[in-house]
Amino acid sequence: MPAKKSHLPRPTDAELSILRVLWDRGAATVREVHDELNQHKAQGYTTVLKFLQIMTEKGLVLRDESSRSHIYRASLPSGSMQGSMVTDMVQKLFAGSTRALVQQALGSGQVSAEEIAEIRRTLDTLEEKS
Amino acid sequence: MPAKKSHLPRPTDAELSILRVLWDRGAATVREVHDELNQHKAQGYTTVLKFLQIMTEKGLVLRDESSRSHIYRASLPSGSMQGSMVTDMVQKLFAGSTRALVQQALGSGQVSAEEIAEIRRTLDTLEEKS
DNA sequence: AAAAATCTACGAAGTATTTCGTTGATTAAT
DNA sequence: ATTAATCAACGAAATACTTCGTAGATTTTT
Repeated sequence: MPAKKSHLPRPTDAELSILRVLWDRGAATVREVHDELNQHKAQGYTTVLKFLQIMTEKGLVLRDESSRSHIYRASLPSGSMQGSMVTDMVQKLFAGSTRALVQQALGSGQVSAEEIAEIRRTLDTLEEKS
Repeated sequence: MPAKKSHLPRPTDAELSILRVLWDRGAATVREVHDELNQHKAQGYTTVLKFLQIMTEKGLVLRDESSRSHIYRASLPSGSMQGSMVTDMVQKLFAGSTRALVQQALGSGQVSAEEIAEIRRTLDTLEEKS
């Protein structure tokens, strides 16, 4: 059955670790994803395969079956997924306030002086747009 | 058995909706949480009760059993939970870059001119600290 | 050509999540 | 003093998540 495209579910942590590999490489076989993940955490080959099959059903990844080793890629670019997950967190944890999330992030993470400057430039651009 | 305090699990979405009520009110009975949640979404009384019991076991909430209607409150203030969940997302979705999350949030959410000014002041403070 | 390796599909097990009904006890209303 | 309402505890069902083993087909190596 074809995957539903209307509304992608939020990926679980395990699914996210697979998506990270796909975003990194653009596309990959089960073997490649498995090898990459196993550099950090032991995980069976068929476990990764099963995840990719489920993620295909959910619409989180797309599968090219033209060769024997199927080739997978993320159905959304990383930026889109980041956007929807950040928006989700803003709604559920920050009562809809993007500002509250931003300030929480700035207060609890490491941000270099250089990065602060970058953020300022982003704010400049944002203000010009209004 | 007493709740383990060492490492709180990340709350699920359903648990988060209950925590929001507790953070809002400071403390509440099952009845109060239930009534509040049902303004937006139908949910049985015992469903909420069960969640609160599970959340007590997980250490996400604390229970005062001194009166017949037990009184619950969040074990962490909202800011602490926001901090740990934001940090978690930064690690899992932004490769550890707080800056990347902040810029993604600024780009995909609504931020008023007034809020932009507030964020700038936060950046000022952050710079002074180094 | 036989053996070994690789691959997908399938099933299943164990755990976690979400939901609610029933039970038995306590308190409030009639 | 019955009856009704309220409460916590328990159990259970339905779904989702995570993991991996086995089977059968195909490809590669010997």
